Amino acid sequence: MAKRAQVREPRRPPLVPPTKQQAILAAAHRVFVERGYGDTSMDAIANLAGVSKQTVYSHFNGKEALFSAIIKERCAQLLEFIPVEAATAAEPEETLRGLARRYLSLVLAPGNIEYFRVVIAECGRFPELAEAFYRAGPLQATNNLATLLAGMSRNGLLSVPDPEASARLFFGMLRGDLWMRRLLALGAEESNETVDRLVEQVVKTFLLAHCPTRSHIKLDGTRASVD
Amino acid sequence: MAKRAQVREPRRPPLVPPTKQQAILAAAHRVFVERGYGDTSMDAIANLAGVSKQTVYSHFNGKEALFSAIIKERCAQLLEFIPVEAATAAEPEETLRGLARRYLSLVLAPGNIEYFRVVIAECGRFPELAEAFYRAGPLQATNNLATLLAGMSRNGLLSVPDPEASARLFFGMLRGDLWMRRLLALGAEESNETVDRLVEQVVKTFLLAHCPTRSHIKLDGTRASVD
DNA sequence: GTCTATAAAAGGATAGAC
DNA sequence: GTCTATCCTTTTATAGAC
Repeated sequence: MAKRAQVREPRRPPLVPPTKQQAILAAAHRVFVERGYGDTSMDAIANLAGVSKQTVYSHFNGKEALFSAIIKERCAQLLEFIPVEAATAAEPEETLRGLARRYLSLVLAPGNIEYFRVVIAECGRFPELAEAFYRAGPLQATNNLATLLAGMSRNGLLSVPDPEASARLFFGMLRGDLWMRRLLALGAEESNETVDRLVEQVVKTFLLAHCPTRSHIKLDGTRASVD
Repeated sequence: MAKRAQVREPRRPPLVPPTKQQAILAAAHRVFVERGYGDTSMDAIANLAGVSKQTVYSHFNGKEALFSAIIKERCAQLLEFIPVEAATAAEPEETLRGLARRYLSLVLAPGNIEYFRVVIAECGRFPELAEAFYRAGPLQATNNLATLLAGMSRNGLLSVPDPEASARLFFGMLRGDLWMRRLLALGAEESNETVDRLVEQVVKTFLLAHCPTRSHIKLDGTRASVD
């Protein structure tokens, strides 16, 4: 552990001395995601940050620059939190289940839902932010899973002719109706049990479609009958 | 048919005489979905509609009422256009393929993507509109497919223990990554071929998971190994 | 850097004539 | 119902003192 105070602490500032800049960024993040870009005023940000409006302008060039800053900040966070599964050679079922759970808890987290909402809402005004977000979040997750699936396919654990397409299918199934409902702010009251059932259904469906013992059924897009 | 003019038509106004009210609604729809609620001004709507601002206020109580009107209007349209498949007893594969194609063309249509975006953006300010949209669109589609699947399950064509869950899974797979990219306004340049491949992959995956000859594999959420 | 005060513009809503 | 002109609030952004 870190060493304790030697005699006695004279008087400490808050644990993480929040600079004005940090306070502004935090306040901006909250107001932007809660009320949207159009309805957020620089006054509201300054008030919540506990600084004057001019201080906000001395740190950021304007409303657009501030918005851009908070979006890119969260993009960097996403890059760290995207689930990366060790390319384990162990049982695919358990690996996918774990990955599914962590992915769902990530994309359904209220903070990330709000964040997604505002990026969608402003993708017309800030197309480069929408692209940055997609790369840092969904694309990153898809690529990670595709790599994992390709490894499993080489090991003969699964049959995955197109890892990226299969990865997109996996995450698409997981988000599904639940994610859309959250985007619309409709009933976040789903029980953990509901989420668990979804995970099981998705994992089972995915494994059935990529089971190596039934690899004679091609899922590469060409038409083929089921038996 | 309606009876024709008896002698000759004297002089007709445009085929559908656009009333001021219709012009306002059309203009409001366009501006709201293009620029979002917060950045839409009543001036912009009045100008695009070719009327004065006061005329707008004489037809609608204010900005919120106008927004509410155009959202509900589109909800009513959705209710008519949601694909309803005749509860055919024919081959499930072809039925699902057709349904998938029409569902995708509906949810990926640029007008509907814009519409979805603005409903998501304003779900905090207009929660009742988000709910109305969900009922008229996604929920309606899910219920229709669930009914269809339940019928197929009764006929022994498929094994669908939980029709609603399976319907949500089907549409979730279809939307997937493609729909998210469209919501973010990223590259609507996917070829028809890409969409067709997705449809095939989804239909095949869905059928594999609900194949009656493998109904011993339960997909109701309880854990079960694959073979 | 930080604050108070203010400029300059835009937007929602209304008044009153026709 | 429709228009022109106007009110009043909010908002972005800046000036100038400390």
